[in-house]
Amino acid sequence: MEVREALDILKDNGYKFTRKREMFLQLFARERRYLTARDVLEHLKPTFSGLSFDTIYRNLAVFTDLGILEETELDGEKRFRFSCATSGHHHHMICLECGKTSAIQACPMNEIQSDDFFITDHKFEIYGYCQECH
Amino acid sequence: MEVREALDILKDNGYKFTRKREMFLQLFARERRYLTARDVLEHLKPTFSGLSFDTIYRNLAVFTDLGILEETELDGEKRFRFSCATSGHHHHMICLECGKTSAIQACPMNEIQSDDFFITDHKFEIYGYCQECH
DNA sequence: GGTATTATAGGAATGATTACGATTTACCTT
DNA sequence: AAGGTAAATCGTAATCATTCCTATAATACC
Repeated sequence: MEVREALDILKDNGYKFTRKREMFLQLFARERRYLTARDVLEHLKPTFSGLSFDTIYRNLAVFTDLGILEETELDGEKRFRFSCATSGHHHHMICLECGKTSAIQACPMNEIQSDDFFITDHKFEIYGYCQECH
Repeated sequence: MEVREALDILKDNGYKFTRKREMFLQLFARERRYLTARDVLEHLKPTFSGLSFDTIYRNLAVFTDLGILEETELDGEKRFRFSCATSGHHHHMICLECGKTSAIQACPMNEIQSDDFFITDHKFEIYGYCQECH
């Protein structure tokens, strides 16, 4: 995912262009790792002094709905990252220190079948520390 | 895991026996599914009118530390269930309606290897609805 | 440029969880 | 069985992430 592409998706879906949204996307494009709402606030506070959580959460939700961001929940906090170039279904190895990820193509669901459960979703994540944080 | 066994573990680790702890364990033994702290409160409120969240969370943490309960986090809430008879490493299919589970023996980590991440943990869960809730 | 609609700020409300001081209880010793 | 000590509990306040609300501001379309 690129900033330009994300902005086009926003426009195509009738959302307005704002400098905040552009900066949000540039932040995610630059960082390419999982960030919390607080991370976003702290990165953008210098630029937008009055930035509110409402704005951050609302935009994170919009971006996630549009497939621009991927979301996960870890340690009681939602975390977001720019959708991987790796299009298609995949999973992540996640650094617990910095949020950096490594994509995993293999999906364990390929070998799963169930008679007694109607399956709607699944989660497979590997946690640890990346080379820099280890 | 059985209530008797759990109480022995408590005793062996120097924790005191209380009727609340016994009732907590009986509740989990009876339900055999994932419960939230609120679920526990509501189930035990009739018996212990003044039961506080502090007591619930503290005991859930103790039980989890001792391996009596298994813990997961779903939808922004911690959930706990009696440790499966299925001893050894396993994963779960979880009913999003009632918390009932079905154990999965296969672990996707068997086929994973990583050079650039120091792996400490992983999570694999399948979500859906059980026969009764579907 | 004018107008309708969406976005945002700021702060209040919510929901889960944790922290804390005071009181009660379990368990060990005698 | 009584007493002392440490742990457990209650009741409530604090915390943290997230959502909700209302007035104001900015964007996009005509």
